Amino acid sequence: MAQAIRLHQVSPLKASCHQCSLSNLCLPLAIEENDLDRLEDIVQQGKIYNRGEHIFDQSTPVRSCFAVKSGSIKTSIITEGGEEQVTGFFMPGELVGLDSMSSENYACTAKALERTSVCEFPVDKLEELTGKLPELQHHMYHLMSQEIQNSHQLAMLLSKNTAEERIAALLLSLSSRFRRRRMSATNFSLPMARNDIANFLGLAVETVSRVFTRFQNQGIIRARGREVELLDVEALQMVTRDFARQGQ
Amino acid sequence: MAQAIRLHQVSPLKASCHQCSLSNLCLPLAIEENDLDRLEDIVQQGKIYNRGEHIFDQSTPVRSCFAVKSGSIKTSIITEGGEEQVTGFFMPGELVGLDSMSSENYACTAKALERTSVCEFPVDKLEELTGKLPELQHHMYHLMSQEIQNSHQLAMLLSKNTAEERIAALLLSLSSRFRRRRMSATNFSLPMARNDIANFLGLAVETVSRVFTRFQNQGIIRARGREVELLDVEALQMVTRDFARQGQ
DNA sequence: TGCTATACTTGATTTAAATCAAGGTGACTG
DNA sequence: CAGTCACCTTGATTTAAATCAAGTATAGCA
Repeated sequence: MAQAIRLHQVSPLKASCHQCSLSNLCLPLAIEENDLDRLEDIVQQGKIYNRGEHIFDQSTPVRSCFAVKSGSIKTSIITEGGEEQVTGFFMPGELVGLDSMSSENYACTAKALERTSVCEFPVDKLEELTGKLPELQHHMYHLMSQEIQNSHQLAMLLSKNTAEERIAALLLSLSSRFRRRRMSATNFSLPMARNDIANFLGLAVETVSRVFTRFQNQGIIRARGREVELLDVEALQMVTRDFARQGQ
Repeated sequence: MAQAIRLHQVSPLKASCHQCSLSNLCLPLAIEENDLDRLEDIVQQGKIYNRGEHIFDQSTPVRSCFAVKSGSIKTSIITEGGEEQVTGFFMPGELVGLDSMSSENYACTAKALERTSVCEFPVDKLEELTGKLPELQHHMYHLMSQEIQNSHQLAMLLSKNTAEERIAALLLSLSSRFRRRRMSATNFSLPMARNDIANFLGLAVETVSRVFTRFQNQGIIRARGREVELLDVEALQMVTRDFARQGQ
């Protein structure tokens, strides 16, 4: 439904992983300088999606996985009943579609949260290449296992933690991902709506809103709309850890 | 703490994937008959663990992943505070440890729920082999992506579904996994305690117990301790609504 | 520029499941 | 074979977050 004006080159340009500023976060980080050409050979670079456009759709044939170059993406699964579950947010340098690797159809839908550019890796070519470059294969396994761990972490959050703990954890996760990219870890703009946060964390929007105000009143964060400033990171970490202690 | 009497051969026997009754569920299913020897070369077969013994421990160096041969395994992550989150149950033919593939340390602890025998695949050897056998590599990617999907399904269950829906979904998942093994899909013995079910599904034990009795009173199941009989599978599917398919 | 839709916030009430509390069942053990 | 322990069930009460119900801001657009 949001497949309208998709901007991209008619013949996609060969990517230039060599010059990419994300080469220390993305797939190139696993590859020797002189093997990088082989990755460039299979990448299609620079497709740009507008806010709300779909990068791929659940239940359509898998062709590629995608690295975020700029912007951000949310993935979600839709049930038969039309209910949505947000399964992840992806920022520059991160790989989207690992849950569909080597599957027939995409397991989720990926949607641009803002104007977003991606690099596309055709799965068949990627598999072929990882068969030849053991370090790349190793890295793929690593990324996929990380993805499983992330998802287990989310399950843990959902089943054991309070609304405040979940939101604190999300803010800290975003913070550290901004830091990885050498951006401010305390002062950033949320790429997603409250609604998406709520859905992702298994909460009602109202609850998310309330927790944001509560954190603000406690002087832990400052938030106006999507602009967020973490005023007291330690306090946020305390919020997420307080829970861990209840166990004993 | 449960590392006591571990029974295994001093020099592990070479596995016989050729003769294994699970070869159509386990890794061999992705391999040509004449390449099967190469898998057998790297497998260490037949370690047996007693109920409660650990197959591997969270935060210890990753050596191998494991296929369940008989019995069953639960995996869980433990927080700093000692709180446990059960992340999965594994039955014969299923692969344990994918969340730790190509990581430094195990991301979870794997524990035998009953007397359980496993086949061990050293990760380095497995990586080497998948580099040579494209179908095996493909299958590994597939299994890992399935694992991500399963975990997303779990997250969905935890964040959107009621206690009844979660338990119905688990029962149906177990049912279909028994069927895959050509065992009764309606009459089986739960390998795990109510406590583990509760933990896995993000519920209190009391709630699990209550739902079991409720289902029983409604004539949907019959349960005596761990013995379960599904009397009305359709009703169970109705309970789960959109959430029908879990496991594989 | 105002209009509409979407996003966000706040308050009151309800509810599903947790927690608290107690007892039952069965299995292994000294 | 009684005793202990781990596991399971049932009932009463509490609670965190959902839902219901208005609002207010904000952005996009004609």
